[in-house]
Amino acid sequence: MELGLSLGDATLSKSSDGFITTTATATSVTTAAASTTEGVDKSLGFCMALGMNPLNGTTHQHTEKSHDDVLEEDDEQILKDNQGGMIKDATVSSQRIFSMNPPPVQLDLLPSTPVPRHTSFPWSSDNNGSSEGGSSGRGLDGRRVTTTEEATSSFRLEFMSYGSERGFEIGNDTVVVERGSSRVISDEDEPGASRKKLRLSKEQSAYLEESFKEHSTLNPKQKLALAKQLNLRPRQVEVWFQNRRARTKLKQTEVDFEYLKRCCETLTDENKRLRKELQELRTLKTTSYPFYMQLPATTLTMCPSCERVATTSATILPPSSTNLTKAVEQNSPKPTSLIVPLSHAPPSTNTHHQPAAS
DNA sequence: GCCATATACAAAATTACATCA
DNA sequence: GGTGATGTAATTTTGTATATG
Repeated sequence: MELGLSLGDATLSKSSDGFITTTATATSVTTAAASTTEGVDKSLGFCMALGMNPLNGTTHQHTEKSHDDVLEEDDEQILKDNQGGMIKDATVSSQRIFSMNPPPVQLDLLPSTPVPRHTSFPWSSDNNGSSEGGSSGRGLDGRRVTTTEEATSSFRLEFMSYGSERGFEIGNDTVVVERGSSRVISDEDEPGASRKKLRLSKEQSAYLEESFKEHSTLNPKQKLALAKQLNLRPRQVEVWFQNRRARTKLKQTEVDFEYLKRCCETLTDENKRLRKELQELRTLKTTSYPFYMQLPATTLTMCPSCERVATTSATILPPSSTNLTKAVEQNSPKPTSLIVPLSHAPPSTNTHHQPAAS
């Protein structure tokens, strides 16, 4: 059985039994019970769409490109801003009121622990100029969630600690902020450490998650804004989004695999059932009408003009190669034609009857 | 218009580190 | 405290699209 699988953008919803069904634009996946057999009614196969969550936008949203030099300048500017103005930014952003859009997501890949929901991002409603994917009008929709004082405090504390330290790469001096603390490690402190790994704080991760729900990809402006907002380097934001997309795809692949597995199991069961049914029919035929097996099979046809039944004899095929058998063997639930052995059928090839003279 | 080159970006694969049981 | 499994930040490789000369 061949399976064509396409993981394109799709607007998906879950059916009641948990299967993913397509509702719109997905590049459909045709499995192919239907396509393996010529002449088999294709409507009897099944189609499904296995789509990546579009996440409210297109996969490629790069509306602008910026040169490396520009990025470098922006990075430096962000570093300056981070060092100086992050406390204010963080405080303000954490106190924003965010709204939630119902995400068209078939997979909830968000952390299981509740996090403050933010949907107002630097590129979002408050500065809509670069907003993409229809984020306008998202500000107040009645489902807004006010961040808790605890979250606000934690957020502010996090940024205060970040902001009070120079926790970023400046020239060759790379400094790393450890998770949940304001401790700073620099390359000069540990010359042997080529790659220290930063663990993002919960707040940072939550914010990135929310922004990912807005845009699964970032244009340079959004990246810079997010980096500034979270006191991260733009490169870190970029990497996070890359990894996040990879995780989403991996999870989706797992879901797709399970779905296809179930489909395969269903088809296998159906195949078994049909084979058994065929065997029973053969047995019945052999025991009841053994004589028929000696005669050529005949196809019944109805003459449209005279409405008389005509017969077309055919060489009887071995059981394993009859159309019915073929259909069953190829998982087709419907044979293309049925050859019926008729004992009384004359060996005629006449398919049309002249009207009786009288 | 066609071609070569440079640039930017994303996906995929991989590495390496941090955390946890 | 040592260890393997796991999650994930970061890096490398590769392919594609676009701009430019």
